[in-house]
Amino acid sequence: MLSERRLEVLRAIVQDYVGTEEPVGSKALTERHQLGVSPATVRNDMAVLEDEGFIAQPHTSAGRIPTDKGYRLFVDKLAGVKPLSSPERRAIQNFLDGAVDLDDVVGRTVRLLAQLTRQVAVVQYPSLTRSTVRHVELLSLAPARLMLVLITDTGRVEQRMIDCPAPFGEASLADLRARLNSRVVGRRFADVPQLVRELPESFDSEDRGTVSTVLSTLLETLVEETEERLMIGGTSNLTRFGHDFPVMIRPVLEALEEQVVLLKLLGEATDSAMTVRIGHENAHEGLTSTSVVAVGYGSGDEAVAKLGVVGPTRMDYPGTMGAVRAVARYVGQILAES
Amino acid sequence: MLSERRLEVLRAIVQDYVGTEEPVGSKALTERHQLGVSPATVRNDMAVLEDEGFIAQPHTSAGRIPTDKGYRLFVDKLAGVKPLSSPERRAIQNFLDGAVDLDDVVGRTVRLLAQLTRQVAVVQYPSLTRSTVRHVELLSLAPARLMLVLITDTGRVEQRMIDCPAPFGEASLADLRARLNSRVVGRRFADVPQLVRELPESFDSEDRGTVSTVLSTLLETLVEETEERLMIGGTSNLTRFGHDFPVMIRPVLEALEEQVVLLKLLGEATDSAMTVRIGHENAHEGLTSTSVVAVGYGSGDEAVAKLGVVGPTRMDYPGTMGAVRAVARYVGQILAES
DNA sequence: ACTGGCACTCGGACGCACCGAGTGCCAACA
DNA sequence: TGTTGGCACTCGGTGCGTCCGAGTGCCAGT
Repeated sequence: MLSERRLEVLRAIVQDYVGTEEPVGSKALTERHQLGVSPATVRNDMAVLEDEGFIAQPHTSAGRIPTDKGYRLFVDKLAGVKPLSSPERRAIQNFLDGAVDLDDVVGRTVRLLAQLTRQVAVVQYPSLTRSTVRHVELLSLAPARLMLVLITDTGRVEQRMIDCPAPFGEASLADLRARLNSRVVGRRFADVPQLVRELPESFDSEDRGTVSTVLSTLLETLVEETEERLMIGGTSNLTRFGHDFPVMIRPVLEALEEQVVLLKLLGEATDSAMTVRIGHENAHEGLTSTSVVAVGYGSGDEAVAKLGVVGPTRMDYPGTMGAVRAVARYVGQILAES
Repeated sequence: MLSERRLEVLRAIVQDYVGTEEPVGSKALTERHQLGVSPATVRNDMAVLEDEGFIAQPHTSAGRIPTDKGYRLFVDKLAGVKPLSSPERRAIQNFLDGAVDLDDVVGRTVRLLAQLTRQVAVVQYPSLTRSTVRHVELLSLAPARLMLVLITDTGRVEQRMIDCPAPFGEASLADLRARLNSRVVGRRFADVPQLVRELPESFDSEDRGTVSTVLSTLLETLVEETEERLMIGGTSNLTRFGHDFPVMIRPVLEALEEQVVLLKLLGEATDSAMTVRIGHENAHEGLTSTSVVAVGYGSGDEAVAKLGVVGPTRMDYPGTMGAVRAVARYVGQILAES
């Protein structure tokens, strides 16, 4: 039931407010946009928009600012995704291409995203369970000491020390390594538990204990929620927030330091499409005045992890979404190549 | 030459200022410390301390605050290192003991240190070049694709993808792996370059190119300055700084995001003893109103990396130094055990 | 349905006076 | 010589009253 023009007014308010960070009034609006109507008309429209809950007045005699609901409408109906300029695209590619290993890829991605959006960037490492096994290595470091190394197709490498219940011969080790790999290489980590279930039974009783220990360590490593890692960056961009600092950024910094919170935040994003969570849509209360733009990325069609940015609700949604989408694509490519 | 009592006055000023965050006057000083003299006398002493540059007045009619020089004297002569309480010690041990791999150790250490000192914590990963080789693994992922995995005695694991100039047989691979390990295991990474120099010459000409490629990748991984990694945490503690926020923490957050800056900062610390850099003693200009307390840690007697905290010059030096030292010791133990 | 006009609101900026913590100096004292 | 109490002075912070103007809601007119 909002007329076309009213939507136009809302769009104008969002754009102006994002630009100036100040409440926008009817007069300023008509001056800066070609709405074809007078300030009085705009005032009427604003009154309606306010009734509907899309905008609000911080003070009786001030201009309007968008509410979370207003931003939501803006993102859903009024804004596109702004594609990056081609120099930007080239810069991304150059920057990511130099990466030498997965840590490097993730680190560069975080910095890139933070710089591009001028906001806080969050990048999740490719999930183990959603990746496929490239190789499982077992190294003997001491007679009863093994190191387990898992390598995914996305380049992620996890290692665990294992203390064996009994010494484990070099022959048994080679045997276990070979059998393990023949079963799991190329499979998804999520399927590994089933694939190795009866493996211990085929070993001599003296080795069985060690094999079980190895396998249980392997399975522990794959527990979802635990195996997730992430990297954040660009926190200094928080200082651009508002002038009412401390109270604003303290909870955000605190939330960002809790991996659990961040993982949940990213987890809420749908796998495929880009997800935008605005203000109070975020469950965590430290983040009620921030928005999260996140999207999955992967080496193939399936997402192996997510990345995104956290910024004030008053952000440039089209631009941010464009940057996030573009970076996710390039990272996917890089991973596929490695 | 400052008399004993003047030093006592300085100590009192530092302690009070650190506690209250407010300039301290002569009256308040005599009330809160048993100096045995009247405010008037303290005023005279303060005038001298100010002449000597140890304290300063923010405004003509305000109390005094310590200068960097004042803190320096305090740290060098007046303050000890406050040992942790035994519950604290136990908490540290419990917290660190659950770590499952090196990333986990470093991550927990950062959180621990941040929580203990209520400041920003920085922990460097054990340097490759200063560690010894536990194992070098070469995996064949595709006919002309290898993965190189380096494992240190501190638990650090680095991996690199290698595209070979020519296919590399399984036999040659096993050969190279064996020869490589027999030369370098147990040696310091810093010595590896010499130890592998003439290795390619002992291979068939068809494999020589690949071997060289592997070795040069290995050496690249060991380049100092590049191989250093670190983790930071506790940035939300910055919000406790002062009330003149934005201007204060912006440059600090920016500095913290530049690994180079941080590495240089830690690098300036002496290896063995604890180093305290106060305010302008830090070269980086974003950090001129912060202090850095850092110390080396290692699995043996030798430091393999450094850790420390960054906080306002107005910090609790004895407590901070105590926490940093204690954490460094425990981390060293943990690494030695793994 | 839109527009111009008008009275009203209220937050922010400005000016001013006051208060009090803190200082420096000095004369007196041990 | 070092310490002390007394005293005049400084100056940042706070509270208060005023003023200004952007912005609003409403209404009558087109």
